[in-house]
Amino acid sequence: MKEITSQQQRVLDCIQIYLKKTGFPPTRADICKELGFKSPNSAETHLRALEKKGFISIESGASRGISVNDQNNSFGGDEYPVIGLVAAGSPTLAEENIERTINCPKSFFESGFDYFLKVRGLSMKDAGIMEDDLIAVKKTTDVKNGDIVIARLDDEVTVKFFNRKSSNIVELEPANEDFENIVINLESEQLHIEGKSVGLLRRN
Amino acid sequence: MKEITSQQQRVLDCIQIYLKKTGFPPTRADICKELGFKSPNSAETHLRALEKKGFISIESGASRGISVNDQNNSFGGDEYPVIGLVAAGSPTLAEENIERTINCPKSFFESGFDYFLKVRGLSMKDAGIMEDDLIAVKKTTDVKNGDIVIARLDDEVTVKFFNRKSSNIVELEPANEDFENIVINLESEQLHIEGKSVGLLRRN
DNA sequence: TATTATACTGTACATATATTCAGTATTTTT
DNA sequence: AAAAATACTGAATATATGTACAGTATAATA
Repeated sequence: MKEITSQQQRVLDCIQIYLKKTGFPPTRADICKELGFKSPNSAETHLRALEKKGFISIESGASRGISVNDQNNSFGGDEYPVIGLVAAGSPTLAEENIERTINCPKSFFESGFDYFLKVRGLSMKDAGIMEDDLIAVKKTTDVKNGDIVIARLDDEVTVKFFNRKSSNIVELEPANEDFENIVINLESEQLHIEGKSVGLLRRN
Repeated sequence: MKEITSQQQRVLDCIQIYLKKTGFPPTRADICKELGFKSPNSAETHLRALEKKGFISIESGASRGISVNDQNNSFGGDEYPVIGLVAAGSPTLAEENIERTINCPKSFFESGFDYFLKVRGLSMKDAGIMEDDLIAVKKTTDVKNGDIVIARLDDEVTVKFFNRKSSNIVELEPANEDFENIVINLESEQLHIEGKSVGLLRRN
């Protein structure tokens, strides 16, 4: 994605505001009216520049055929998969693991996220994570101590606090006194970090 | 809102699917193509019927000037206010109580909702409700035993389990052993139910 | 220094599109 | 039984709209 100029940003903003207000994209003339241009070609050239840079798509010949590309669209929503905590096997995005999808704005959780994980059990209840809660998971291996991580040990997937004790020792800590810490020696055991929690969704 | 016919529903679905796919509304011809009509007037009459019944709005003269009205738009999002638990006074939608808004699909929580309430304190921690969590609140006085309600006692607003003991006695029960039940005798005390929790949102 | 990108005005035109009119037929409501 | 709503086909048309062409000017890039 190339850099956007300030005028092109104004045009992109104009499109999104118009969309939000009316429900459909503006014409070249509409953009001119909003931004004070006197020639429809002013809008046209900006639109073509925005298209070239990947910010929008233009359906040739179609009136109002402008669509804001997803990664730049802070408004519209997307379908996110809900994945069950499958005891054996990783929580992959394979179709058989997807229970359903949820329509949710891309920017809903601060750092973005990739899928929802449906929680089983109460091992994190003192962290306010209850059975059937949906954790918003961002796929990453970049986790810090204190992060709530989705970890895979052999074929077991679990949600726990992450705590690196030393270069070789990692503890996975539950938030429930009925459960024990899981201590992993990375030299003898495999630990795979699937991602970390960036939020939570519960529906009563 | 009058009743929609099955054909009109097909047209409405067609509009929403087209919108989701392309980012802009269909023309009359597009609808004909999708649904197999042979005359643009078929689409036109359905659109006018949908407009008359309040399901869509049509901008006269504008090409693709169709917008799906909010209450029927299961896709697009809306701005929902986030309200702090103001110790004195009710959690109204008055501007001074709105911390910010969150863009969220209307159908995000099953029974719909009216605003987000930002939680203070840990009195409901065993129900998985932590400090700074956002409770999705539906404004209603129709609550059942076991519901998590937003209640006002004098000028104090609180989130608790609702439990009607008898026709005159209501208990508001915390989910934290460090807190006491609140017993209210409706004959001598005023209890105002602001609404009930229909979901929860947490952002790490 | 030449070239490309940005940022416009202004005119023109083919076509994409909404919209009206004329019909036909079935179902629902009054 | 009459009127209104639904559900279409088919043709015609005014206009809304994308888009090309002709210019001008400045800034950024190679």
